[in-house]
Amino acid sequence: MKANKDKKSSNLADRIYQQLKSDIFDFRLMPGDRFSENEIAERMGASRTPVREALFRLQRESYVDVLFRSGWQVKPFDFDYFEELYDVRTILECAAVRKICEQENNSPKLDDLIRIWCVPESERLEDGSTLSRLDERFHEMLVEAAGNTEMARIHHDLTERLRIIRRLDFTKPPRIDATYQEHSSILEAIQHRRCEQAQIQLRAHIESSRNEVRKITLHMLHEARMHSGQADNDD
Amino acid sequence: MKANKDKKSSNLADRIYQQLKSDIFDFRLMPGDRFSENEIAERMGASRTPVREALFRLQRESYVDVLFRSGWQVKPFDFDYFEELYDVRTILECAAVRKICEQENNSPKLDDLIRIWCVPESERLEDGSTLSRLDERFHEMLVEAAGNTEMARIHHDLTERLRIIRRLDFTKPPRIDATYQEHSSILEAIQHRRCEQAQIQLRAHIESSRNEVRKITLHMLHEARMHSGQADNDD
DNA sequence: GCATACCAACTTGTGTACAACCAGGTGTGC
DNA sequence: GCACACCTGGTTGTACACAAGTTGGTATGC
Repeated sequence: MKANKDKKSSNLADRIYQQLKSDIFDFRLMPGDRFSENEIAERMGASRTPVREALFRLQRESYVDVLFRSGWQVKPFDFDYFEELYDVRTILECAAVRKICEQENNSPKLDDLIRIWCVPESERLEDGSTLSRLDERFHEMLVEAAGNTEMARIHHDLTERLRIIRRLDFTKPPRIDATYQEHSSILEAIQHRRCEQAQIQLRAHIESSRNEVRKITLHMLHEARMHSGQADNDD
Repeated sequence: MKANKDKKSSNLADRIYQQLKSDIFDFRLMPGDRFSENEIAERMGASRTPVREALFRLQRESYVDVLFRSGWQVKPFDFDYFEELYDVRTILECAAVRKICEQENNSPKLDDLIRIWCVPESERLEDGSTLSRLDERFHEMLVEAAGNTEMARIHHDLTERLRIIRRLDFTKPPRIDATYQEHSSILEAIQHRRCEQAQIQLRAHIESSRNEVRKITLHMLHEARMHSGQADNDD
């Protein structure tokens, strides 16, 4: 059904990869679901070759598992796994803060961040999904400002993997306000090179977001399970 | 022993992947070299399909690049890249040390490490390549002992990527002795939960290894370039 | 001699056919 | 009724054929 519409990304495998990933994100493919390469190929209107390429990428990013000659499976939800990712994220971001605080002059990235987040309340954005995206960028840019591109890349990977649960944050206005406050407060601490304070605030910020998400994820997953149990047909 | 290279029972793509990687490691494929999928397939006695799978993996691990419809290329040596990896490694390992120091009881992994490294001089190993492997394991196990499997996985990836230059360490006896001394000293600090001291020592240990490798890599690369042929003085 | 247009060979991207193998159902012996 | 062997359909792994596009060389015009 989703025949080729855009040719700008001449890579079919890429498109399938994106499509599968968003299927997983939106619980159209539920954790634990099993499927075959042919199934996907048919649904995507492509052959197995690009499908396999996409699946291998997803496998390496631990979204799916391959069972030897016995189909593929969406990795079951593992909360410990996400907890661990959050942990690593915190470690990297705190390290980034330390690096930034060692720099004498602000990097352009840091100035950008300040321009975005240290604004009067009237200029704050309110849309949840925009904020979600912006929050991701805050943390990514923080790491980028530290100047280590490999660290930034690893952190970016973590961000990708966490997005599936993290975007559930910012569904309530209080979290949005809190985010603006916490981000600007962290940036201010960094600007004054209060390294320890910035780290503590950052850690607390990530922690509160994590707690929020923990609750919502459980709820969402439950909902999705109920839905799929009632009506099993795709669309 | 999983060292069986002849187990064709499993993946052909895996074997090709390993082979290509070791070709790159041993400079049989030089940084900057260009090649095609057919070339590799022919040399490996396989078809393009598993070769492509292997190449995509190597691409994601940034060993090679694909040029659109114009062949593949071994990524040129980028020293900044390795410096950055070393940096991230240090960050993760220090974080691991902090985590371990927060634990009340030694994890089994930590005890294993102590058994291996805190030994009298007479029991120390001397073989360079064995030591190299053992040193890798020291740092990996240190991170594993922290208890975060995702952090350990990321660190393991870093170790893989750094191996190409890191195994050049331990070519001289003084570095071997120093490694034993430094490792045991770090472990002792951890055992007494001297967190800061352990981190400082660990940082210094990685730094000295890094410096050693920096020199040797330049030398090796130069050698390999000379060997590979005089034909490259036209560009 | 130089620039340019064209062509042929080669490269990756994708589709398809076949091989090896696993799982689950079915029939048979008991 | 139960256990076990066999078989059939389905799955991934691999090879190969074709399509689309790039590159470098060559011939031609000037």
